[in-house]
Amino acid sequence: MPGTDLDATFAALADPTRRAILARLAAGEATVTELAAPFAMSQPAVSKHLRVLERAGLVSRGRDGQRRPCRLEARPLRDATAWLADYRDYWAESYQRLDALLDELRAAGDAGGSR
Amino acid sequence: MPGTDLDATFAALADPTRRAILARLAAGEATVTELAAPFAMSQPAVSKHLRVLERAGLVSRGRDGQRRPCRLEARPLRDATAWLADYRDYWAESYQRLDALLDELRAAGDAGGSR
DNA sequence: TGGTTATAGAACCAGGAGGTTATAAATGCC
DNA sequence: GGCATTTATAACCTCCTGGTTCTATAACCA
Repeated sequence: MPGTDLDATFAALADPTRRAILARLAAGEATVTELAAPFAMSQPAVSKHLRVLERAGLVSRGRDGQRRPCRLEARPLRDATAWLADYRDYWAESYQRLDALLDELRAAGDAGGSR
Repeated sequence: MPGTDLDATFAALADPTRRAILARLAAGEATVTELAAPFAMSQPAVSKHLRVLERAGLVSRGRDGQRRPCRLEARPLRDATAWLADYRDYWAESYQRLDALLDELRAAGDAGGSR
């Protein structure tokens, strides 16, 4: 019931080409051919990647003559980050537990003198 | 050259069953049958999901008799979060731009009295 | 009008993902 | 040893993904 949007977002982020496209777009708008240039793949392949990013809401496109400039949309990235952030507490707790364990071991080591 | 680990992490996170498994594991260790119980799918299907999570480094497993208890490994989640965090600046910038735009509109509205 | 550039679409292909059922392997219980 | 429980493996199916090439659409240029 939750997360069909997260499905699309994480799936879109799972491809290195698409992450590179997003990284490029973080520097500003770009056209399809500009985005396609650095990659060793055909233009339709890049257009497909852009369609995936667009359907995930990560990219939106304008119209400028025959160009279709793409720009980054940050909202889904925020949602994904928010989902991951729910695990921050767990991480913190884990590291706390680890710290506590290390403290115990250190204390035991000092007291018992083993090793 | 970048991101083959991120590939696996984001791909693993792209499935709602696997995200639910991670959410369950954030509450503590669990066996395969415990993890499989809430889902309307076969046990081998859940084992496959666990293998995906394990290969992505998101889950590690111990051995307790015939049980193979699973526990959450937070590191890849941190790495994914770190990647997303690189876009924070962009978001901030975007919202700054949005704020600036809203300010402009508000100022124009106050001055021109439109609406 | 005709030619070039920018992008999308269609058809196709190989491989992987996510599911199934049936079966095997390992461990615990009498 | 014999049986139940837990988990993994194998074989199979269907659908999606990521790529290709070829072609169509649309806008600019002259």
